Amino acid sequence: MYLSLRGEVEDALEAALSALDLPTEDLGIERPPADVDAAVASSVAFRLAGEVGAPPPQVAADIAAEIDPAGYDYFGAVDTEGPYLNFFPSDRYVAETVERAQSEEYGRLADRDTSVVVEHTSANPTGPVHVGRARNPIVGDAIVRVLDFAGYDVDAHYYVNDAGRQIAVFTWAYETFDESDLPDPERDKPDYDLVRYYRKGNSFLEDGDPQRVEDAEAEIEAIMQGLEENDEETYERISEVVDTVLEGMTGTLDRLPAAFDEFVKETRFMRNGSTDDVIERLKALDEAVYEDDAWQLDLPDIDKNLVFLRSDGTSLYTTRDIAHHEWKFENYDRAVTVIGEDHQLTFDQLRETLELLDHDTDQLDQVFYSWVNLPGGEGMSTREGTGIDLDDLLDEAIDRARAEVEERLDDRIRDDDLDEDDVERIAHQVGIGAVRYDIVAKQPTKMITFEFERALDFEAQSAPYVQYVHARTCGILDEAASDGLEAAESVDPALLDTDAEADLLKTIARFPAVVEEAADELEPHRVATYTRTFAEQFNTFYRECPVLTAEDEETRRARLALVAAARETVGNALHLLGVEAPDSM
RNA sequence: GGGCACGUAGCUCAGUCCGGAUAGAGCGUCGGACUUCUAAUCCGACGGUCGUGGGUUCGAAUCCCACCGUGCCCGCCA
Repeated sequence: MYLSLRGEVEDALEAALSALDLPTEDLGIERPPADVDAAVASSVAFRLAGEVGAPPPQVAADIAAEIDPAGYDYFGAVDTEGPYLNFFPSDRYVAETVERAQSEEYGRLADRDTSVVVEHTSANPTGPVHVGRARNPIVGDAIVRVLDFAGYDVDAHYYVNDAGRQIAVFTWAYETFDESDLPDPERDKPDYDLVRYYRKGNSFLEDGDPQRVEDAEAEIEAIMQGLEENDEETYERISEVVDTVLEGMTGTLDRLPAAFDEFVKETRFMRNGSTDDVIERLKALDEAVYEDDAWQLDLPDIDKNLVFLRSDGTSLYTTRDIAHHEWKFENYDRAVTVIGEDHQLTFDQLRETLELLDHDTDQLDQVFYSWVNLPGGEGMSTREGTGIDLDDLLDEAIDRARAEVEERLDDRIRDDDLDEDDVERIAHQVGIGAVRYDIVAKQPTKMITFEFERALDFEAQSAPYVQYVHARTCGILDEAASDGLEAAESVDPALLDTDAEADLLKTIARFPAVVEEAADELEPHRVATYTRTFAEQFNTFYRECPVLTAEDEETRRARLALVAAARETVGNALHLLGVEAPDSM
């Protein structure tokens, strides 16, 4: 709706400028400030003032006089305020917004007939997911949801690094050490169980008996070679470790939830010969050099050479990732990767190499996020066992949310008799929602220092703040239903003409445009920003416009329709963020 | 040293891509509002050299240049 309105305004403005013989390449279309009623504005008069030889307000007035709102569906009127042109929607725009927004699918954009693979998380299967890694599944899952809602055909992939040296180390450690030498696992979960071997192995390699370390290195090397030669027995050995740890990790990710359509293993591209094929093609490139017994690529725009074949004849992570990406390009129209900023250089190398192999890398996008640190600047490491496990954070979040619900139980006005299941449901929705929202609401490139208190603040600008709005809409609609009051099917805009109603309506109408922008820019945090504005608008409406006790039935039914529209809008917006929308709380 | 990212109120962040209306929120502090469709709410006050300095422009938090600070990377690891 908003998108249609904006399109109509652009057409009308362009027509007016043409009629006045003025240039139309920059229409200066913008969103007016919150205290201006207009839905769309233009600052084009500034730009044309010099050309016309008149002050901007005069130019604006002349342009406005030339615009004819007749013949447009959603654009209803134009006005000026100083140098600015302000465009107002038609009654039909208002009526259709309320009508359409009551649909469960409100905000979903038309099918684009374009397939996208979103690769996210892809954490090495070496141990429990910690908070430092949590940004990836939370942002990644939101991107998947946003792209899907924006009309793309989306698959979510977790790329499993099951061929690297760390897996060889892990496999050796798992087969070497005895459980009796290990500390008790922190949780009864396979990832917590096995990570003990990994940590033990790494510390042994660091400061164990030199002779035994040398033997271990030989064993690790043998595992690497076995993988490179596609030795079936070696593959089974590492798979036991990888699959077991991964099962534990996905158990944690499911709690968010972050769902994947496919777990794509790195070894797949070794076993099917595509990595060898990539190596042969890379060797044939003009940029290929053989230095220090290893094959490398001297990339034109990157200082650092990319080694793609070790001197011992084994491939590297990036080599396999090239084969992986060629596979993505064969199967999807676009590929998006959510990846830590520490992989920036590698990703640039990957992109350039794919270009050298004649791929169109415009179809490849990446979203970088910066690391989450602990207060004091300490990083989180699976190998060293530092950091906060995501399971612990989620448990803590749910516990705090439960305590909060129980505390509020006593002074509840609403007598809807929350039972124990409700308390548990709300604790989960609010607790996990707060964690997700805290992370997804921020631009991924910003650094985050993780603090429990801040992440689990249930006050304003948090998930519960927005969730509460959804619960309120549900409360009103339930109440209305039990009173036998139904939302109006079509709404006379004159019934919704207070500032609070108009602002809420304007915000509801904008939702599809927010979805589009978030999808285009791969920035789900825009949806979070939107939900905050939305919640503020709704709360103002809630305070100023009684629905069930409105003066006449017509107004009651019109406002009820607005509430129904608000519920779908905020419900869908929360869904895009992967935050649950409680019916009561 | 080089590359990338970040720097907006005491704190946490929107706004930056695509320059325009007095730079917006929340937390904290202070003061108010529950006989009302849910107070996880709302209203008000206080609080800002938009890192610094130049430049472009009618107009710069936004674009360009330099510098400062912080993080990440610069491995035949992933």
